[in-house]
Amino acid sequence: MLTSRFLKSRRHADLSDSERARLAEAISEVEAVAARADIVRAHRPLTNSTLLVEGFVSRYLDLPDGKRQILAIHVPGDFIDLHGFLLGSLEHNMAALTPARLAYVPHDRLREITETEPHLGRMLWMSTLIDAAIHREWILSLGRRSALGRLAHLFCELHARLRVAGLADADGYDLPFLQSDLADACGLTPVHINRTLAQLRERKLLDFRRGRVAIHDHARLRAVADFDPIYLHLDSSAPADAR
Amino acid sequence: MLTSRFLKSRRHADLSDSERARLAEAISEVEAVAARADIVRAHRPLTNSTLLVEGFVSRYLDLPDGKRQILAIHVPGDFIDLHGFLLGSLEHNMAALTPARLAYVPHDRLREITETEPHLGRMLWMSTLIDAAIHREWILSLGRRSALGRLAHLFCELHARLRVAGLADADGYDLPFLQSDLADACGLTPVHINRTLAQLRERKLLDFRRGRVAIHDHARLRAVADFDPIYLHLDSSAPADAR
DNA sequence: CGGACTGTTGAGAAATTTCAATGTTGGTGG
DNA sequence: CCACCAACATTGAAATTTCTCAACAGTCCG
Repeated sequence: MLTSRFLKSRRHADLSDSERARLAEAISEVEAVAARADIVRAHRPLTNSTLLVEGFVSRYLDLPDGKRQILAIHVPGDFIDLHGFLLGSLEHNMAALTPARLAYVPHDRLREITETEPHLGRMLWMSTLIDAAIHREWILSLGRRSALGRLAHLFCELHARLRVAGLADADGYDLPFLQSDLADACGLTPVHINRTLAQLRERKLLDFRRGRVAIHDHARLRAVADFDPIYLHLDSSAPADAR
Repeated sequence: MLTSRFLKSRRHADLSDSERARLAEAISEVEAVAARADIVRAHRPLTNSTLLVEGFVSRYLDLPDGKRQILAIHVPGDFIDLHGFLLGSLEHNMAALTPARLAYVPHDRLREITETEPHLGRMLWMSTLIDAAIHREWILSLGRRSALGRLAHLFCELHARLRVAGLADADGYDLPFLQSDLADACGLTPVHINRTLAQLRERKLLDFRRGRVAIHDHARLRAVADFDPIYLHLDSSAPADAR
């Protein structure tokens, strides 16, 4: 089912099969988009929200001088623009980082759900709260962690999230990003990301190469990243190395 | 009424008087706390959510090496830990930056509201979505703006938010913070904040002194900050210079 | 095989931090 | 009312991190 990854293995998020089905029924359309395709432009009125079924999607904003900052990275199972449901539009852009498959849920149906299924409605709310918790962890990273810490933290976060989605194993995961994507996520330049990746490699912590993250020393990587996945609100059914 | 500032002048947030009253009735207790007092500690189970009535509150996180990052600053009218309602606890701390007055709403009552008042429930959700939008703007600031831009942006944001709360006029506002608080919010050192404040003063944009922000050139300040308040989702009833 | 991206490396520049000293201010007790 | 103290703010100089610019190497794809 298209919704089977949504809020999977999250603490306090016990979605019943019938609720999952209810959500799946609310999907009006499924679409494949190409890598780098725009999904949502800032400030445009929205009438659908989007569930990410496959691929990676970023939220980003550009500054007048051309600098780009990625605000969030979404993985399969994320309900990526639930924020637009109540806000009516987003104040940032969303684009596919890789080829992706999207499922659309009309806002009307979401409203219906919030009126007739309070628990499911709260779970939708909850998924936006987890997004916010991730935002806060990024604020900490960008504000106070070194380049090495930021990058290591990002790799740890994606590992934990992809593990829950069944898209990573203990050794690593596929991540078909450019170094410049990592730079835009970490608030650094591509050149410096390149040097920092080299450092991770030298220290035998992690190797990022041709779209694949190979984790060599999970424990030390976590230590360098100061990574504690508690903010992802995973529950005890998530793989142990994601927690 | 204690709830009169909640979601005031926000786009798509038409709270009726009776809804405001319903929320006010849900308040179990009002408490005054001293400056620097802890309000919520990370990972402790929560049974109340908190509405900030008066004063400033920060969300923050400390790193093992002692560095602190402020994740968000709350102003009167903000429902500050609604996030804890569904998540059960917060993954960060909250503390008063100044003396503050807090109104507590038990989670039971919030649950009741989401079950019996879908629209009010959505508005609570919405207030957490605006928090998330502010988080994203901070991510952009920390990732891509210079020290001067970050600080200017923070002052602009607080101006707009306090203006809506009726706590700022066109010339400035009271902000009884230390330079080290600004440093923790901007991801910079207190020393550099000090030099950056001097720059804002020299350029005749803004003067921060003894807990008061005096805005000298609103238009140029906004330009330096690259500030566009659209992410705050203010509506047309907000003062024009806040929008 | 030729481009067009993408990744890698080096050297110098810029922004920010660190360390350390010196001013200022506001409050307190005498 | 003054002297003093503690906390906070300011300044300078050197160190560090990250950026910028520029060249060059790899890789993928038609």
